[in-house]
Amino acid sequence: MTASTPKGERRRHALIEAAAGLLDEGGFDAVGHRAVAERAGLPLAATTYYFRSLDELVAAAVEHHARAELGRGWARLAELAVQPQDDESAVELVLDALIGPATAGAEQVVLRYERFVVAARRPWLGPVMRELRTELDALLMGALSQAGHPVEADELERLVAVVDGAVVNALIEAAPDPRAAGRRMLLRSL
Amino acid sequence: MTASTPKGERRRHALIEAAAGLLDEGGFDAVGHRAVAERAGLPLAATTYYFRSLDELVAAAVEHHARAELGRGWARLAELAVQPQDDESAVELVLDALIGPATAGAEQVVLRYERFVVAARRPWLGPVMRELRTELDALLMGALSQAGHPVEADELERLVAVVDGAVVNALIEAAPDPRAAGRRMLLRSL
DNA sequence: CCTATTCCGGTACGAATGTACCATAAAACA
DNA sequence: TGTTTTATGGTACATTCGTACCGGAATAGG
Repeated sequence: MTASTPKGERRRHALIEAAAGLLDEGGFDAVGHRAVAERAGLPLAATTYYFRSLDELVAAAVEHHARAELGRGWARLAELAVQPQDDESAVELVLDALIGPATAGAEQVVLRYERFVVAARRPWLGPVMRELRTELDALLMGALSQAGHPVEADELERLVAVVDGAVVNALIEAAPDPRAAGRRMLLRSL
Repeated sequence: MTASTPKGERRRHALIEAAAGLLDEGGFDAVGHRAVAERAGLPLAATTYYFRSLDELVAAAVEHHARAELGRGWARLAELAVQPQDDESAVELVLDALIGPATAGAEQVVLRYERFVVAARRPWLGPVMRELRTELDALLMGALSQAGHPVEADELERLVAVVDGAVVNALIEAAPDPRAAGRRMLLRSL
């Protein structure tokens, strides 16, 4: 199950990365034993050797995927050390953190909300999801502070809700532009 | 494909109702040919006879399920002809319309958001989803008017976003109470 | 009443899935 | 070096799935 040797740990990690990639590109349904193994360049049996079940692999992939995105969020924040202190910039930073940068694919936006839905039905994803939300909140507070618009926890919760609601509702548009929807609603709520 | 005889129409409708029930109880993944047929008390082949594909059946089920819920919403509104004119009542009416009455199961709440996610990946669900949203908006405006708190379209959009965001974020709680989350955020935003 | 079209339903096929098995290879330890 | 875990990977199994097939029943049109 959990690898002990360095090589084993490398293989295990390769599987998680492959699964995270599939998750990012095709959602939860795209993560299967065979697809993960092929993407990682490993035999099928490796997936069952390092993970008790597919659920365990998926959980690891969710965590890895989210943490990687969090890392990129902090990195972007560090790059923009000198940040314009207006609301428009704050809005963009919040959108970047919540649904990814404007350059990211549409799948990533969908995935954020698929995670909530899936976690609601598979309780064992709850702990990792709550932990990730805590870290995301920290990133958001950092971003807002850096843009000269610091907020309390309550206010942050409200802003997150506004963006998530606007974005999720925008997903069914004929020509979806969830980022624009989130931006518009956020600017109205600041 | 589409039934012509009265009996055929009845069977076709039975399939849609069965599919809608499965959708309500287990989400999109629960809707399969065999499950629908068994629930409707019809042979497996009936599902492929009346529907070109499973996607077509699912789309019909989504529409039926949502319209039934809309109907119940209007009915509840009609029953409460004399409605207390305070904000608390308005909030409860909005919650009833958006995520179903307090007595409804948790699955129905999850389903509302799963529909957005699924529609984002399956474009042919877009038209019906947008149509249903228009009707839901009408119900919401009616409810708010009846509670003595009429709103413009823009304001309604904001309120819907606030509730949806709060609810979807509440889905990952250890002891989820999405209705309470929506209520709290909505009261703060009125 | 006869024929032609529609309806019906049991069955089967091919693909994909998660997971178990097991013989071999490598490595850890004695 | 010998032995005992651990790692590896090819293969197979049991299910489940969407959908196609096709003989027979029902019904409609003449």
